[in-house]
Amino acid sequence: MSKHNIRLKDIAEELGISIPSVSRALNNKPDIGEHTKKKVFELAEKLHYQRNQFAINFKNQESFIIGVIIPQIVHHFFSNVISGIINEAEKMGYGVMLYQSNESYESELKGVDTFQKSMIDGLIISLADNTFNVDHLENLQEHKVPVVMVDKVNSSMVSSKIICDDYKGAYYATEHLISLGKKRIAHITGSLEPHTTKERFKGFESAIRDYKLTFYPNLIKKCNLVSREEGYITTLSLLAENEIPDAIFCATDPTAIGAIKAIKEKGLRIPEDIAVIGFSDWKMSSIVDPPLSSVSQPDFEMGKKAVELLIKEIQLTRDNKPMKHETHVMETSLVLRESTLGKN
Amino acid sequence: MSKHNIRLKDIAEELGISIPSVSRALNNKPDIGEHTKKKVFELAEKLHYQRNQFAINFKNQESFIIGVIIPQIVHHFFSNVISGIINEAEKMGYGVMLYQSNESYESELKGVDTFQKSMIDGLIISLADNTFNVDHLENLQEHKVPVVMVDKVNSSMVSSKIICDDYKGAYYATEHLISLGKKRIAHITGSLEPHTTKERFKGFESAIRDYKLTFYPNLIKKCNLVSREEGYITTLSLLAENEIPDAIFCATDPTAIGAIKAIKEKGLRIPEDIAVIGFSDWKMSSIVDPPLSSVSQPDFEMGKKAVELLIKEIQLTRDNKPMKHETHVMETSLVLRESTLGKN
DNA sequence: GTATATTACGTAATCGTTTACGTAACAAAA
DNA sequence: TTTTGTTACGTAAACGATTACGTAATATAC
Repeated sequence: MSKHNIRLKDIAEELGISIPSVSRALNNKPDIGEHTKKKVFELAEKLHYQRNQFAINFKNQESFIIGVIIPQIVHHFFSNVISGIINEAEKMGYGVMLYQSNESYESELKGVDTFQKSMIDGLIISLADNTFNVDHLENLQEHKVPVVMVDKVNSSMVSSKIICDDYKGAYYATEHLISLGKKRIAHITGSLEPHTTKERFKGFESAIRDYKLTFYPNLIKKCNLVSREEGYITTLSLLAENEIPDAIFCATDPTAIGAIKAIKEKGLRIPEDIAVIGFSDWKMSSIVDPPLSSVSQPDFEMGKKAVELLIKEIQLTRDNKPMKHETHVMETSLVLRESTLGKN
Repeated sequence: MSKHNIRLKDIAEELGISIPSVSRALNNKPDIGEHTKKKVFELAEKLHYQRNQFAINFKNQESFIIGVIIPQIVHHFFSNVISGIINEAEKMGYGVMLYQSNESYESELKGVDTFQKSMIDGLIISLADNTFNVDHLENLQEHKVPVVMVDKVNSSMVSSKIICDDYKGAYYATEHLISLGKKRIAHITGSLEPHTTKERFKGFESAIRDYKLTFYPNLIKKCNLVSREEGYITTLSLLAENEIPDAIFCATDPTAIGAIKAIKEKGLRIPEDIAVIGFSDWKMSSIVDPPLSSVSQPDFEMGKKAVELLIKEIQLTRDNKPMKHETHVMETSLVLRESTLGKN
């Protein structure tokens, strides 16, 4: 058992050559003789030499680590985004550090702080619902750590962004309900602050207007957590009105699943009496009864694209070149199931 | 815009003192005068001095980063484990790097490699199904990187382990079915290699034996992926036999959900004709129809405990003290719903 | 044969911080 | 007065690798 890890020095001494020569050999630099190089490689192999990455990171002031902050890990959409991020980062030689904000701004600050200690080369973040101030992120940028925002972005911040076309997704979902002959379409929206639910609301509104349907303000309900429970309660309140809707477009799948529960309890048929469509195509959506139609987001791809943009910015930063920010809008797609189509 | 980040040197020069004095002041070391210390703190504040963690990590040869390798992120159990890991690690001042093996041994190797480059201080791993060789992990240990295994562990490896009592959980689940008066209980098991499904099978067997029920070998079915699809197909085959079971204990929730689908399709009643119980209490289990009874695992707690043990080992390693490995067995609990209890 | 280029090294500096060690200045104890 | 101790610093070395620079030895050109 050797007392310390093998260093270049150990190899150099054993071969009677200088440390830089060993370095040059192992790094396949030009200024080194073939004979020496061979001997170095052999000895390095024999001694199980492993580079000390601490020293290299220190020298280059880079870690090859990407930080990722998302609101929750236990979440179908985000866990898929992370999955995409990790796979792509690995291909590019980067490791991924993860942090969840639990939808709390304070927690997000802590995450940034933790990451700064770990010297991340760049950050991918999906904002907490109550994050309005982005000083912590701009501070990172000033310290030459590029930031890419995914899905829940801040429109005023200058950075690359990956979003998906929530507007169009919502438009198509609503259009689909209209195509089924539905006239009184309700919408359960979210807190409207993360850009996402606001866009979904806008898309809904546009479709209603474009198809010359009546817009019923009392059929628009707002939830804060867009959870299953809220969806359930909100739908019950919708069904208690004088004139109930004949379709509901929910801003998230959990809300829609809550809505289904409420509708079934009231003895109404889905989709004959009320059709239901959600957003994000959670895994569980295919197994509820009836299976839920939804708007599918390219979660995995979004993660992948975020890494691409981030690494591009990391490289620009390293080379001291001017920064270019891009905003990528990814397309959604409709996944139609029985909650709108019925049983054939 | 300053050309470089502020260093101790900058502060030292501006105050006309030596670099070590600045270091001593900022680290609240004893050998430093109060007056000097005050001046240093003031200037550091004014210049927005930030420690260069690369240099510190390099000096101390530690990163305060924990590596985590799990088979899949998009998985209810594992994402909760990760969640527990991240929360606890943050409290202890550690960051978390994540990697998913996608249940592939080769991928696991890559993950370990990536992590070694990032100089993790310790590793928490849940093995891929086809990982039989643990040389890569023992190699880490030899390089003084402690390894803690969670849930899917290798019994021959010498390390701390966090598992949950799959045996007892399965025993209780089976006992519950028996208490409902079920006599012909089927079991859908997994690949039997990760210890987990094997233990579940053993627990099932013991309960059957203890309660003097007949053990029907043809009611034991094996799935490799323990997925919804497999659960569905396997159950169909069970229902095609001469004598069908009156209850099914599935090694995972997805399998159980597939089973429910098959049973419903055959026009049989749950739980009157066939009761169904799963394992792990996935979030989706509460929303299927009928809601699925399951064995709940303390996922979040397991992650938390893993971090505790790991950091203990990291500290022992740092102090060159002898290593102590612990195995923690966490208790499961039954979550009973309509798939076994019926509608009251 | 002299000038120039090329090859294959070694020396020294560097990255930012911490720590072991030495010491001047002063105070307290003998 | 001399000795011993304490305080508050400075100097130098160290962590491991890379890189700018210099140069001796050899090869090539004229």
